[in-house]
Amino acid sequence: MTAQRRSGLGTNQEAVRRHNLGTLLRHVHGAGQISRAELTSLMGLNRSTIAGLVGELESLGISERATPAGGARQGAGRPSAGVAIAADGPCVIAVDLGVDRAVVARVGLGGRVLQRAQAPVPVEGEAWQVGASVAALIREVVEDAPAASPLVGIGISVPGMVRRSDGLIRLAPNLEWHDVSFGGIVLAALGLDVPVSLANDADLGALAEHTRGVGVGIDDLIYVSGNVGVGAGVIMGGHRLEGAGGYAGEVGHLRFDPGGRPCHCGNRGCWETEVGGHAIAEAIHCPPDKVAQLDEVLDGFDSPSPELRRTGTAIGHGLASIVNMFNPRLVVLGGYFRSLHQLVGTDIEAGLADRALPAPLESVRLTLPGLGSDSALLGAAEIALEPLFVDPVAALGTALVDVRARLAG
Amino acid sequence: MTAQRRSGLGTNQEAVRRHNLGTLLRHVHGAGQISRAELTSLMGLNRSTIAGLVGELESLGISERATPAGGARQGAGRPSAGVAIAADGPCVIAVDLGVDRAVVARVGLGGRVLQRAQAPVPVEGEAWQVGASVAALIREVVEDAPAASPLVGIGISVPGMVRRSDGLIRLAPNLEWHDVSFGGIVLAALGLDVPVSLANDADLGALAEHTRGVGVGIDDLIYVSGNVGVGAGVIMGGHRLEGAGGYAGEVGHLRFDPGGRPCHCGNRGCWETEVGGHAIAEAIHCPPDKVAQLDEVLDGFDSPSPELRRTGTAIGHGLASIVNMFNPRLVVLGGYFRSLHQLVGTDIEAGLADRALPAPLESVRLTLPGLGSDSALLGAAEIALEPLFVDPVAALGTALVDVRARLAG
DNA sequence: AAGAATTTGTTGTGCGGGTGGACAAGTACG
DNA sequence: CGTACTTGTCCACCCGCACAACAAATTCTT
Repeated sequence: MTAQRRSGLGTNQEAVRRHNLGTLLRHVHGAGQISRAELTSLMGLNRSTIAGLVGELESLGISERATPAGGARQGAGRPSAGVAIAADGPCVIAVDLGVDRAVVARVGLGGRVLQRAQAPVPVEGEAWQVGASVAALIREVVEDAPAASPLVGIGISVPGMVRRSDGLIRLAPNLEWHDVSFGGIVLAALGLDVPVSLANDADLGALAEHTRGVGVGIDDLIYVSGNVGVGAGVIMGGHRLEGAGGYAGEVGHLRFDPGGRPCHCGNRGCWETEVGGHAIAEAIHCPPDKVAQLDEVLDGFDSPSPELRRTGTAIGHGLASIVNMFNPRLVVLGGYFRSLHQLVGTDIEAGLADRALPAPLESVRLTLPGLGSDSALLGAAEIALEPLFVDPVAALGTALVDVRARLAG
Repeated sequence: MTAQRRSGLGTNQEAVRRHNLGTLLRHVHGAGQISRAELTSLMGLNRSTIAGLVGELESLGISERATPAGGARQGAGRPSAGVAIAADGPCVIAVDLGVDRAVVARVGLGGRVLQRAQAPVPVEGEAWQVGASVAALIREVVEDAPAASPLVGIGISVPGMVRRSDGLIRLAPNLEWHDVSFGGIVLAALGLDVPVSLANDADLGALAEHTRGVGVGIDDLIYVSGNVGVGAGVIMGGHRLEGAGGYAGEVGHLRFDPGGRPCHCGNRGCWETEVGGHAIAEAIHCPPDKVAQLDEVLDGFDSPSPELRRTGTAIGHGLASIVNMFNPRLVVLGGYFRSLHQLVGTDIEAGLADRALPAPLESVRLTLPGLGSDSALLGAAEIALEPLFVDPVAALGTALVDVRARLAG
């Protein structure tokens, strides 16, 4: 489902062209708009080569020539023509499946959200019910799409463990799903056949923050998502850390206190039992049925209770283990941790500083997501767009044209 | 010091040649000897291209033509000429710096140990003293090297945290070193100037086991090194996990029991306090001054005590956190854990199975190192050889010829 | 305000490197 | 001993990037 890193293969000239075209598109995607001159220096290729690549991208209908950015011009010389994303260029569908609601968006290159819709998801809903309501949202979002704009794929963010080989949802504890092939369900409900990619929400949060959030240019970062469950997405050396099956980053079940409370995983004292949604709800005396809207409740607070401060310290202590293990440059606090950071940020920082080793500690920084609560959604768009950067021509070949008409039938 | 992964750069044809030549050499290195036909199918390039690359490698003096492997021949057809490593081809110096002894070897491509020497290291020795004795071992090991064989570099395995940007030893607790530039010390003692790479011993263990040990072909593995301190080397997606500063994998200071014993890092109940060398020594009533030779003591046991079995369980419990975090396909037990696995392997496995999540657990396997106690040494050779696989021509350009004569002066 | 300086787009040519076909070489099988 | 099969070698070829020269567009200078 995701792009494989090549191993041991040789490079022929066809692969060179593919790689250069994809890399150029990745730069356009990352910057939104970029000049040919910048591309030349970024990619280390000749002006004429860039011109050729840009021309091919235009003839594919992906980009279009833009007037030079009139803004900050520096120095003399002919202004460089910009490469902009075509208005009816390729797009993807991004789905952020939450415990209580689903958000669906049509997203173009550059991470632009073109349309957006959301709906509550039935609590304890069967997978096919959720699939149907997601499909309805997708139809809604595709409504106004230009016919020329090809749909490259669908990306889905899942609050659970996703097998990377085939995108099967192995376990989504808070949806109570086991071994659900949600990609297939959605495709069946749509009556379409396009590439579908699924991944864990924290993994996608990390990816999005790395591509266009606070983590741009930072190659070693961790996105910690504090929701009903606690998970992490890890980017190391600029690449997603997936693990053998795709389950890497399950930090919620780090051993935290062997004498602690029982965890739904069967052990005692997992980190999640101390800092997960239910623990936080308890700390602020919030009724258990409102755990899914915990962030709203938390945002209503203006000063933290001692219990909440203890939770903050526990978050910091857990982060210390994570920082020691991964040595990231950046830790992004997503989910409820976003609200908690406003309240007990100093306790989190103190807990981390107290327990992390000096060397990894000195280079790490804690921040809030740059994309707010859209991290996972935009990450879903990223994995769906990924084939375009690996091989633009091939990805457009498998893309679907005139999706709206196809979905109407 | 290590090869950077390229990011966002374009590929020109010069880079293609570099990459293909390096990749071909990597295959030769991995297999020791390999036929041109195998290279053709492995690299997906044309016969003629492979022939050209092999020819270049031969003219560089790296490889030489070998008669077809007379062994298992299958099917008809002309036997494919082999590509073998040249007798006086490039080599590196590998250094495995331990707490109580240093092992030095001259290693050629294919991981062949050509010469080898070792000596005890003074306890609480100053860095310059250790550097001098390592330099003496290097001179010894280079003694019989053929004059034509160029020295590509020196790789050093360090029992501590090494900053990846410059190879500075930030902290080697059991050598009591802080911020030691050991690479510079050794070079100064030798009076040479060659590329030196340093890395953590567990990281190098992982690398070596991945390249030529039990982890060949397994792209997600962890080498856990139980020595006086406990550390891990992580390979994910076929690449070393380094982290921002190079300190990734410090699993010894995972929070294990908040009510546990104080750790030298300043916290309580780190995993290392339960399963580190000192804890094991205590469990088997071994005098503290023999901790460095703990493996010999352990190998003398034939049945485990209840204390030791509890240690085994604690190892398993800690591994569970690691498995949950990284989702490796393989966990290699190095250092004292190697001996312990013989004694309390079932307890380790049980502890792991008890605490790990089902999904990551089902695909993971525990094993002993395939390279015995040479993992770190061969890993040191690997990082020193690495430049050859990135750009053989450039690496040979900076290599040192006739080292023996230069060291004699 | 006009020319110089600077940077970029465009075009044509050249070169490096992988491809593919033809043929020779070497082995297994009948 | 001849056939089938695979591989090595040589050749012409194609593709893609680099380079140089020129035109275009803007800023800086006088």
